[in-house]
Amino acid sequence: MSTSERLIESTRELLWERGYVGTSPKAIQQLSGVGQGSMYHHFDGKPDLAFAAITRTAEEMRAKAALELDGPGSTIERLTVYLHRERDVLRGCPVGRLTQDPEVMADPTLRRPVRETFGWLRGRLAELLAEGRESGELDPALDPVATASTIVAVLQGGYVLARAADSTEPFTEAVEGVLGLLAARSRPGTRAS
Amino acid sequence: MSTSERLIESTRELLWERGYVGTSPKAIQQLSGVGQGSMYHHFDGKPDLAFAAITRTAEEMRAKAALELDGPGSTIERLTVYLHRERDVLRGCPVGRLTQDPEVMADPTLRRPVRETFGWLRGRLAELLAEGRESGELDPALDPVATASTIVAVLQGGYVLARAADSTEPFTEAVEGVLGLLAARSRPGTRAS
DNA sequence: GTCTATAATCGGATAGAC
DNA sequence: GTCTATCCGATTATAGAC
Repeated sequence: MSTSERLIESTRELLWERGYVGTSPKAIQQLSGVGQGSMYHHFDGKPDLAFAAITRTAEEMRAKAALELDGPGSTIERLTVYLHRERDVLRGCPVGRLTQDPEVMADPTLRRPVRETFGWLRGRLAELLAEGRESGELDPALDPVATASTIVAVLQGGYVLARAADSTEPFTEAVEGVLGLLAARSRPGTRAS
Repeated sequence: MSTSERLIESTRELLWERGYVGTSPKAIQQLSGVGQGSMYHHFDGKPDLAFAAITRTAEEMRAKAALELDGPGSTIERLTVYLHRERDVLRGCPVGRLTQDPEVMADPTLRRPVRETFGWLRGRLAELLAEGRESGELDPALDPVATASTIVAVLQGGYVLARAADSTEPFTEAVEGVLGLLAARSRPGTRAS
């Protein structure tokens, strides 16, 4: 792996674990094994490096979700695949955690990938739910846009509860809970071709 | 307000806005108008002061929720009152945000109020949902424990989405979405005496 | 490209005078 | 109780040699 790669990957790890405010250039150098001078040769400084790391993390998150939500099966089946994906629950969401970082939120450049990722995700889920409603799989009274935000919120909030409890249990409960509520508004016989 | 009070209140503000890692003793002194020596006279240091602040914030959150969830009305009505309470959405949850702070999570003393608050809240909501099921208001197939975690997660995740979007809209959507899903599993005619 | 030296400021406190 | 002085390490770099 190149020096630049090692720096970005180490920064991603540290941002996930400690956030932007809690991550120092020195820590990045130590984790990556890259020296001071070398780091400042490849990147302008902490914000520049963080931008590279955040962008990559956001793209990865989006790509994974897209794969599952574009996959085969009915709306409920795809949602179930998405919600049941194995996650590093106790570490939380590497993108969602950045919303708690005042310096990330204050910098439009660092903030943009965060905003765009959740904007895209809510939109994509709303589309999927709307399709399910059209096809007759879901109750016509269900609001696709609101429900999409609910689903993303359940995941993001599930991480919070899991970290608070130091247990994956509340995350799992929250996911099963929303799937249970959705199931009651679907006609199981309906399947996407 | 006493010196001690001013220190605690300033710490609460800063913890809410910047988290534990992002809050320095100097910032607390400046916001509270209390001098260095004075601060260290009243509190042992940053962790001690943070403990006082976190404890108070957690108790306040719990007291507010208890009031609404113990209030009058059916299960759905109480949930609606709770979920529709006016909140400082863009600032996020002052307790939930602490789960993202590695130093708070690493210290059992600082962590306990966070863990207990969400533990209590999930339990209280599960009780309320179970009552609604007993009384016939809610579908007998609804899982009170899982649904309770879902509801808390929607709030916590709603904050995340609102901060990401820099708009209260996704929070409102997420709340309306889960209320819509719950409504479909309730018999509106049923009312608590 | 990478290394070491240097530096101004902040973080988180302790000591002792008033 | 409050104030000022002092301290040591961390933060976030820059400069210049190799």
